[in-house]
Amino acid sequence: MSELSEIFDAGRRQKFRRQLQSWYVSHQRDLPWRRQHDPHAVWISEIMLQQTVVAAVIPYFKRFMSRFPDVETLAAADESEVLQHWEGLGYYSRARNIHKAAKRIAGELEGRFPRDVESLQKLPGIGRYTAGAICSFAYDTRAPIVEANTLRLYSRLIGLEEDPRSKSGQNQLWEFAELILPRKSPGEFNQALMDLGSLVCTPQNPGCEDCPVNAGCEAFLRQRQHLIPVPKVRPEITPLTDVSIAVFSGSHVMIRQRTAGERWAGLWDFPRLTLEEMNGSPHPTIVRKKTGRQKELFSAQQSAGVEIPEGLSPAVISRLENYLKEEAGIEASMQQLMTEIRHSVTRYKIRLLCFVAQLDPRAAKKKTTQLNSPPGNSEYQWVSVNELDSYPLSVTGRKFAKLLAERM
DNA sequence: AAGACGGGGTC
DNA sequence: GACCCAGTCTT
Repeated sequence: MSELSEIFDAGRRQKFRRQLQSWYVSHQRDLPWRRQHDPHAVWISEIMLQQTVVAAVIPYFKRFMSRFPDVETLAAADESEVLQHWEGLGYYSRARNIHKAAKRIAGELEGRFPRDVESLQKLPGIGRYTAGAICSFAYDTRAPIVEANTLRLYSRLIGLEEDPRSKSGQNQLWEFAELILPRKSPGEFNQALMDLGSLVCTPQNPGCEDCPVNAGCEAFLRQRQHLIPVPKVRPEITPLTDVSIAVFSGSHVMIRQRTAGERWAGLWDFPRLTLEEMNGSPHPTIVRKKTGRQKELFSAQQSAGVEIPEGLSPAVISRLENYLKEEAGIEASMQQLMTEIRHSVTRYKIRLLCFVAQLDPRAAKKKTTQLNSPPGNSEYQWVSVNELDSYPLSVTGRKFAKLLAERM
């Protein structure tokens, strides 16, 4: 453990800091919110940046900050509105955590934003990195950080051959992160480290020749920069076929709010189910006995120019109608396949079949009374297609909703 | 179309 | 320590 401080002795650390500083003055990037010393702004931006790149985050950050300029405003808002401002960024538990944490700061902590790493880490959604980022960027305290860019940079600097995500690897990286941090302007120094990591010490083909600190880099000295750090093992991708159904009753469509514990908790969605988990096995047997209404369904699909997916048999159609009956308690007829959306998330490759169905006329009469019932009365709600704009939906839900709006 | 990539939570 | 989270960008 103490070897690190011997290899990177005081002299080597000083030299490293000088080299990094002189590089940084000419390569500084403009991330204004990190220099404003506003913990709220630093916090929100750091959480947003966990999921995507700076350019994609900026419009979201601006919108979020103008609506929720401080913790009190955020804490006072409805979760649904917070989710709305997060729509499209994905990984919505982060938005829910931000809201929970804001409520705790405004409530239990009486509006006092925590100022140290330990207290910050007690808040939901704030781990060691985010706590360190808030402390060093907003308060300019000497808090170390390790995230994707610095993980790669530090691993190479110390020549870490073992998995940087393991317990032992993490310990060494955090130890180094603290060791290298100067007393003076640690926030700016952390920023410089992250920038060096993302601009020079890149995952593929790192710019070692132009690196300001290559003389002090163990990986470069041993020409091991292409082997360090060892890549993360990615889980196997599971192909899925999902179905999403827009059930219409006149001009209204049925949606429900996803409940806590479900994925997309708090967001709204059309009835949705997983049709099959393929796991490399072939599609189920194709049954094409076309009779009565089902025959019409197939011809409607063909005239709409959408290819009938394999496995979409009359049996599947019945299964979807049964699903609507059991889950939503409605009698509806599948009408047409509107589109197929392909998307990949986490460890799934999903093919989402988007169907339009029609509430049965007889059932529709019975349902009319419920159309105007206040939200919360039932799990499902009927809304006009235009009203969908004011409900937070997942990315795929929004794509489907947009298509429905165009078709109207 | 395939591959790369994130930080935190949970069990 | 393993697994999950239900997205986007680059190649």
